[in-house]
Amino acid sequence: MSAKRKILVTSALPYANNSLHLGHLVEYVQTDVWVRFQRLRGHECIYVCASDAHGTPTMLRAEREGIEPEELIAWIAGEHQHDFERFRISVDNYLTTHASENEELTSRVFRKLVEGGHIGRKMIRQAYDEHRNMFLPDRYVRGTCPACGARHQYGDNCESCAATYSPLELKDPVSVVSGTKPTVRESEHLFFRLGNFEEELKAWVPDHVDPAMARKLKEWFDAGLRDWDISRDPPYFGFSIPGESGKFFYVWFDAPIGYMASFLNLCRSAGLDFEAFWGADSTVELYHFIGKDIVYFHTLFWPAVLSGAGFRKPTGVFVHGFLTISGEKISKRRGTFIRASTFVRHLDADYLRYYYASKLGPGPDDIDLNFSDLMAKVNSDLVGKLVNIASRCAGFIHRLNDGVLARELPDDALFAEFAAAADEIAADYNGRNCAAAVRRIMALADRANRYIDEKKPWIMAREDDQRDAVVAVCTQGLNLFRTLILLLKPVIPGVTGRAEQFLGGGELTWADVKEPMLGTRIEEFKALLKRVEADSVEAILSEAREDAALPTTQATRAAAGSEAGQVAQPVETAPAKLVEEIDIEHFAKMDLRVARIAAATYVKGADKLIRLRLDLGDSQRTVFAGIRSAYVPAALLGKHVVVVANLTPRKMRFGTSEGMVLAAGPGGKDIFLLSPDAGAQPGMPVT
RNA sequence: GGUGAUGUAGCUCAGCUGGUUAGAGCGGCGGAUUCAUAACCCGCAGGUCGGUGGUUCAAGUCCACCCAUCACCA
Repeated sequence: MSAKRKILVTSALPYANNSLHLGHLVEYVQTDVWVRFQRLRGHECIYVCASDAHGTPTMLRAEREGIEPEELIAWIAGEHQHDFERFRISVDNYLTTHASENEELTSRVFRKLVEGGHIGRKMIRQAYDEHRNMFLPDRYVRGTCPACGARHQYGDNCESCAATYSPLELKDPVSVVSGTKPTVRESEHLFFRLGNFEEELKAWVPDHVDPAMARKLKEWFDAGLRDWDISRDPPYFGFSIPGESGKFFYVWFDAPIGYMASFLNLCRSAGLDFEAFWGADSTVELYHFIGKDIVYFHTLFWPAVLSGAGFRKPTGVFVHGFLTISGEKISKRRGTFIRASTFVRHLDADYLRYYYASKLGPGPDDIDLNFSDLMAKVNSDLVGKLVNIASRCAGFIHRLNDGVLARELPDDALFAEFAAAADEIAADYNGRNCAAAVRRIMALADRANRYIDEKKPWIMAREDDQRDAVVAVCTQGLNLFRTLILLLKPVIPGVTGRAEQFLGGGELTWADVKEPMLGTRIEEFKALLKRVEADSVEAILSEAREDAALPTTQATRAAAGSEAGQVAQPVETAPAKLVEEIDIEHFAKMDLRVARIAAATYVKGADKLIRLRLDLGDSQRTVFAGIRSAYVPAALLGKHVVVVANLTPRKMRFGTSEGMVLAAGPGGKDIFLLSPDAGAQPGMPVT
């Protein structure tokens, strides 16, 4: 193992106006696995985080709740911290950016930037809400896109034609806050002269940022680095800018300084040396884990600000992708806005940690969460393979040898094979390729199960003179299990904790991959992890749907975008609209019938369709239904459904569809076929 | 619209600097087994590697264009 490293790690700061959801956890799990791995290897690795408190969204949310912003952020940050604990995210300190340490450091940084000549002033024109007496951030103005005429677009870009513009260019602009038409006002703002750092950044980026991201940054370098507006006018929830009257720091200016502030706060309670970590000549490694949406802030503004203020720059910025659920963006409407707290109320956090880890690579690719996939993966890998090893060996040790392990391993070479693989797995973890690490570990678990299978201790156990051999084989099995548990310790700390208890050898450390456990007593085996039950998953999903039914104000919607939240997992929120009213005659034109599904097959070449053969009593017909994402053919056989029987047949590439079956839901996994209650017969009209 | 990333078996993903019949896990099918939380073990089936064109003795792997998805545009 290499010399002891000194590392400081941060995750992006969750915004303090809303709860954490499963999207946030991708990052915290990724960070925590890496941090726990470094600690397991014996390195000093400190992990800090905080809630991002400032900005217009928190101000407005507090107003809506009828409380002071300080109360709101204390409440939400407390919730965040609680979620961190429940997901076993091992932060050493958690703060909010409204803390005094942050005000102190933000002022210090600002003063240094002023002294260095890195701050300028400029008059700008901005949308203003006369009703609320406030300037409006881009996301708080909506109107008609000047490029394509699409209505209800945000003030910064058009979701319909992707044009970008300023809110002042929108046609028929409306303030999201008051619903009135904004005016335009001028105001003097302070700007950080990013251009002063162009050469320094160009030199810094290639060695500290992923090559793909560096290519992306080229776009900004090519366009020329522009000044960055770091001030805001009141009313604004933030820190006042020293020496200015009625000016506040823009949330994005003080947010990353929150990393330092959280650390400073820790220094004061733990007696650490702040300058040793943040001073210009610090040799400590500093890494930021962030999402791909906030790359610019962390690879341009942030290192420039640090440098200008006389601090060290990050050693690396690690970028991950977003979470999709069943291939779709997280969406309140689809019921996939799943709070961290909802998940953990029904399922062990380790399930999600393992699932994410099994999919996380070092790059900025999005990862997909699919609950049936999660269930299959966790049940098969963790319960069926990993825990199974201990479960199938422990009984023999207790029955035949009073719970005491053999004095030596029957197969040292196999144990050494695992130890050798541990080096490669360590490299995977260190390179943030958790998916690769997990793959290797599961291959070892397969190997361990195969070993037991080959030795067949349950057959040997029938002969009295084979008892020692059985104990030896099971001792081997349990030692392989022990190595596996150790290798997974960064990922599933809850399970490994229970396993350590069971093995009775104290806390596992990395050195244990080379040292088998022999001649000691193990505890009685108890289930280390229960299987994921479909009921729990269903409970989570239905709670999320209930959440979605709660009213969402426009302000929250705006904040769900990336105005200020550091972790701005995009959330889709367009509601399902009611269609135009019709009279009874129109409805009566529809011939709805009960049908029995007589046959159901996949359609080759169609990823959405299932071919249904429907029995309508006196006749049969074929219907292609776009329900493949939610149903398997076998589950449909014999089911009664409702079909639109007089729909004009539609020729498709795969044949003609003679009708349509009725289903509810937004699509994807969430398609729910309508069925009549028991008793309805095929062919019955639905009226 | 510009820029970057991604698109490989039903599902989730590996495939490093181009090189024999494209891999794994899950799911499916068949078999074996009963120590184990219906777990484990053996075997089989499944892919024109998003599309089109090109470079090359040889391309999933390089180039061009196109399509789709995600992100960013201070």
